[in-house]
Amino acid sequence: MSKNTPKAIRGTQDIFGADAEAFAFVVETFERVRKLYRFRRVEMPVFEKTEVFSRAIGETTDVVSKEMYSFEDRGGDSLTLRPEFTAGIARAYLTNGWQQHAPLKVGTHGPLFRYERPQKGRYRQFHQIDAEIIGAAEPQADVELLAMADQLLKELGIEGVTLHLNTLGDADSRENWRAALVAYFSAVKGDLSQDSQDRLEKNPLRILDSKDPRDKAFLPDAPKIDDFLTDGAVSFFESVTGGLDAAGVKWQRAESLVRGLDYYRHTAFEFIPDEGTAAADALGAQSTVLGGGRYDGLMESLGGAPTPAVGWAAGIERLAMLVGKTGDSESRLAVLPKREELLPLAHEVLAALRLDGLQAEAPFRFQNPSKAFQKLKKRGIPYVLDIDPPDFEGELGHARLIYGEASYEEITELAVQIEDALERQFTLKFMGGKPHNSTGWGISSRK
RNA sequence: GCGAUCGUAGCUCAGUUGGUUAGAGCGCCGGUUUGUGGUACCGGAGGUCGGGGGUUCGAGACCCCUCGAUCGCCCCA
Repeated sequence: MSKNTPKAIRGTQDIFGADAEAFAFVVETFERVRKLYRFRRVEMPVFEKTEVFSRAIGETTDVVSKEMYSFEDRGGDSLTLRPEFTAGIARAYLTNGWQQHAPLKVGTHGPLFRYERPQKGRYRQFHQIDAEIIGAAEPQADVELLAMADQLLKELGIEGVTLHLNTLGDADSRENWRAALVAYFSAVKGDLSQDSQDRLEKNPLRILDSKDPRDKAFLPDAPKIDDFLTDGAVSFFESVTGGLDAAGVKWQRAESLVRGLDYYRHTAFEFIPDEGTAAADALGAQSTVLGGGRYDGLMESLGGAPTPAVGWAAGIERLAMLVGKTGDSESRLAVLPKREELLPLAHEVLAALRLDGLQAEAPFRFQNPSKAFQKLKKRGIPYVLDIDPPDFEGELGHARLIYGEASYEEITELAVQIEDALERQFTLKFMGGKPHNSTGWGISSRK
């Protein structure tokens, strides 16, 4: 690489080959499941006014205070590359009058940007799939959203990942619990880790899932959310868990699971790989693969009417790491000219095959047939249609199907398809007999 | 933002205690061989050692700075 070639920006990825296939597989599967659950597709801007995020997510959160890509545009407005989907969707809901569609179920996917230290499963430009239900206060909405997430993971073939579920209660429950946690941890502040002493100010709930042994000692006796839930919050959570059981979605209670962003209420959840599994290994420290919850308080922070909503987002890269090798996609069939002068005919044949819906490819220039063939085999392309010189005067050429270990049925089916395709463009000779007996065709003239 | 490890051809790596024109395998290109053929052989292109500075008669190898990667912390998807 030349010294003056610009390098990629830190934390960005150029996804190619098998990784790109896995990425596409995640997106395609999400699109399919999304339609199954009748979530409507939305496309959102990649940047918004900075206040959309600072007001919705919370000024004190790490995301807003130190991870946003914010800049001033030429008009002097402060804009920010979206660090998440929900705030932008909430803004769109309010500015476009989408209230008329409530309850509105939407899904989208695309890039997000966060200025963080890159790590396994963590990038500065990363990609998420996202699903939201806006304008539904019913616990059944939470259930449907989670059932969708659960089905998505199953259809992706991801195993060893469990739904960790918690409730943060309604605004009152959450506030009282938070106050109790602050009081509890303040009493032992000096014995906490430095991180947790900071969290005491900014985000006391987060102390609950600290990994520091100094903090862990105090966790078992910390105030539990269950003791602060109002009757309404309790029955809401019971409806959610009951609905999940009825829907066959496996879950486990995670009392210390909280969300980092301020706008969450009631249901909070994460799908996390079980310890010791291949999935946990693949993800390293970035273990949450899909997370979300109910954010009834968000619309008000953007100046809208109180609007209940639930949603989740999942990291496409993280999911892609779990779906295993999907393999790079290769052609099944290649057309190979045996001599340089047959290259044009090979491309005519190729065009005929494609017009008939067959996936195929041919080299752009002539190459030693033996080496060209080797290359195709190495790439795992199973079928080659050789274009040979004509057997008789006046013919254009001769096409022969070369195959490896394929089954009789497979060869026959492909041979018939090729024959059909060629017959539309060319007059063929030696067509008699069954395909498996005569996998070659004399190409006598164009039609 | 903090810590640890690492950075040599397209890829995976080797380069003795610093010493002549920086190596291998794979890949790539050309040729021969073979001619339902992933074979074998011959030849070739391609690195100045992430970048900058320093120590030295002399540095890919030592020191400093910087950029990047990886893995943790933090945060989160």
